[in-house]
Amino acid sequence: MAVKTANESGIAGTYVLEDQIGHLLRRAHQRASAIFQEHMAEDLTPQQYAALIKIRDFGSVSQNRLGRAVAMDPATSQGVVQRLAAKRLIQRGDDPKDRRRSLLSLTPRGAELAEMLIPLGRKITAEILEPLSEDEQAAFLKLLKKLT
Amino acid sequence: MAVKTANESGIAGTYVLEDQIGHLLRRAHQRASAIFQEHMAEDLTPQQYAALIKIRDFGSVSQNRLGRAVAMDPATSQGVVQRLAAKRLIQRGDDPKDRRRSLLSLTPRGAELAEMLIPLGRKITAEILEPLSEDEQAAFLKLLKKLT
DNA sequence: GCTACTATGTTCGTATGCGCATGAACCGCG
DNA sequence: CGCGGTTCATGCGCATACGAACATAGTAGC
Repeated sequence: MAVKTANESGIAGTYVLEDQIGHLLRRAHQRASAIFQEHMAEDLTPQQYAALIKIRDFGSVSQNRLGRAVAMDPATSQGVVQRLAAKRLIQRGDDPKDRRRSLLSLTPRGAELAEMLIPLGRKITAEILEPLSEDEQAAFLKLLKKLT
Repeated sequence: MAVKTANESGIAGTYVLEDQIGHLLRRAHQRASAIFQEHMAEDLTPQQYAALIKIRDFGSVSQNRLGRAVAMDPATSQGVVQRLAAKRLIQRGDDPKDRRRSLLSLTPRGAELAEMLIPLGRKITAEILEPLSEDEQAAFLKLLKKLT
C-alpha cells in the first residue's frame, strides 16, 4: 500500500530511522555508557571518570581548561567537578595568578583510585569493542576519530 | 582486589583518554546532535524527531512500544511524548483492547511536518558524515551497527 | 476463577548536556 | 592609566537518560 509518497528525491529509497548516523551514534553511546556503569567502581560516571583521568594527566588545572580537554560545557563541568569534590577525589585550590580560577587537583585518595581504575578502564574499552574483530576495531577507531 | 598494578596486560602502554571508545562515541554523538539542532526546524530535538518518524512508521503505537523502537527508557519517552503532544504534533487515543495503553498517532500537522522534515533529515545525516569518503561512510555504518 | 507474573504508564531522584545570562577578574591597546 | 573585549565560574531553564518504586491492568498456569 503506497509507501512511495514518502519520497522527495524522486528515486531515493525509503527513510529508515535505524540507518541514520545520529541515531546509531546515540545508541552506540548508550550501550557504551551502560557497559561502563556496569563495571566501574565508586559509582563513577563516564564523565566523572574522564575528568578524574584528565586532572591526573594535568596535575593541576582550571575548571574551564579541564572542560575543554574532556569536551564539556563549562556549565556541565561545573557539576561534574562538584560531584568529584563531594566524593573527596579532587580538591580545589586558588590560582595565585588569577583570582577567577580555582585549580583542581587530585586528593591522595583520588590519585590512588585513578591508578586502580585505569586497568578497569582498559577492560571496559575492550568489552565495548568486543563485537568487532581486531582489524575492525582499528578501522572503527580511525573513522570515529574523524567524526569528532 | 589487588588488580596487580596499573597494568594488567604486563607491558601495555600509556593510557590516553582520547583513544577510549566510550569517550570518542560521546564526542561523536555530541557533534552529531549539535549539527542536528543547527538545522532542524520547529525546535525538534533528535529524540523528538526520532519519535515523530517512528510514530509515522507505526501509524498508531503505544508509548512503551514506541520507546523500545527508538531505544528510550519508558521514563524518558514519557517526557518526549509529552513535548510532542504539547507541540500538537501527536495525539493520544485510548486502546479499546487494553485500558492501560494510550495509542499515539500523528496529528494532521504532525503528519505534514514529518513529510517535510525527512529530506531535512537526509541532509543532516549527510553533513554529519561529511568528513568521511563514500567508502568510509559505508564501512563506518556497517561497523557502528555492530556496536548497537 | 484465582493467583502469580508480567506489562504499561507515571512520578521521583540523580546526572549529564547545552544555551543564555551574569558578575568578577584579567589583558591588550591606545 | 583606563576602557573594551575576553575568560572564568556560576546560576537558571530545558531536555535527555535511567534506576527505582507504584498503581492499574492484562495474562498464564493451576
